Amino acid sequence: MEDVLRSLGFLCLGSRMKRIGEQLQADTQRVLDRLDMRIQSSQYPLLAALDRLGPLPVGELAQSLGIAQPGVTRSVALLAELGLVEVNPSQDDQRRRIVSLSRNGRRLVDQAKREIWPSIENAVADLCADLSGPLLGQLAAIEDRLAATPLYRRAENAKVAAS
Amino acid sequence: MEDVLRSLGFLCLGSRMKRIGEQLQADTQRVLDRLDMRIQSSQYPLLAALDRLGPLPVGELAQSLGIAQPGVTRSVALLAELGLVEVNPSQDDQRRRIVSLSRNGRRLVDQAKREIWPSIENAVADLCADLSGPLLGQLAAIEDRLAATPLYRRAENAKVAAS
DNA sequence: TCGTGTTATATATCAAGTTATCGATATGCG
DNA sequence: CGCATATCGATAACTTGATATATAACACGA
Repeated sequence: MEDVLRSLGFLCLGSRMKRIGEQLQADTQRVLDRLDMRIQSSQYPLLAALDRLGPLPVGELAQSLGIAQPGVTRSVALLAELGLVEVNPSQDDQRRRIVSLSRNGRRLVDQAKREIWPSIENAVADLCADLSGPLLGQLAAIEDRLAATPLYRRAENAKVAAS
Repeated sequence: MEDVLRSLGFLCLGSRMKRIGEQLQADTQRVLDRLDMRIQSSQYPLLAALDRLGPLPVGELAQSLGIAQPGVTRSVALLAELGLVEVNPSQDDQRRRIVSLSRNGRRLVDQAKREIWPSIENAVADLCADLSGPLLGQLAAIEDRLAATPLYRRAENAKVAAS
């Protein structure tokens, strides 16, 4: 069965990148499921942003993640519900709400940085190893490699190799 | 403001590709809006699949587009509502529902192939021109180029250049 | 100081993907 | 033939992005 998106090349590059991104996120989710936290892979960038940049108001968080503000508002509400972030009004501007990692959030991020993120990074780096040349060719190679060996298996191998 | 997804590199490649794909789709939408059809850019791959492969049952359509079957069911319902596709039960298997371009759908696809798709393809090709080297670098270049000159402007230029 | 305009966030709604599940039709074996 | 199983597509519920708009707080000029 012909892969139409692939055949159409540049014309549907947006749909194609979205499709690859979704698959990567889904595969990553399977690796992250080893942590007992019931948290979606898409929430980790927000936690990582707070880890890297420290407490931030909602708007700047959105900007640093490259997504629209309502998405951040919703994610923050979810993570606050789970007790992973805290939200405090800014002292000098009552409109701003400063988001920061809670004690549990800090613990989760530290654990992830130690135990999980390196495997994921290695797995994705392995997936993209030795890629070169035109973009469309690299994307096709990624799709083919993912189909041959899913990401979570690459993560396992990386773990074994590291141990 | 630091772009966290970019800083995280391979770790958040999925989120990042999804983000780029969404931006490309949104930009493409602006080009497509010149056609009077009120149809989202994400519907065009389905129409293009029917154009390339001819009438197909729902399941094979999903497979050729690389998305899950319920997504196709919904898109087909939408496009049928708009009168762009027709759905007929298969004669030899009552479970299969064969999707095909309607007269209007055929006309829209022909028009798009003539008037719009070439500009989009050129614009995206222009966006990705001369890219080489590692994937992450190419993605960063795409993001930078998109920020500098949005896709719809590249499509205009391509049109002018072609005329 | 009061009103006007701006900014920060929240809320509502939409889009398009996902998984899980159900009902209906085929298929195939005893 | 009849029943168990498999397959196809529809539906429901959820996720995560978007845009548009409402609300609340700030800032500034008359």
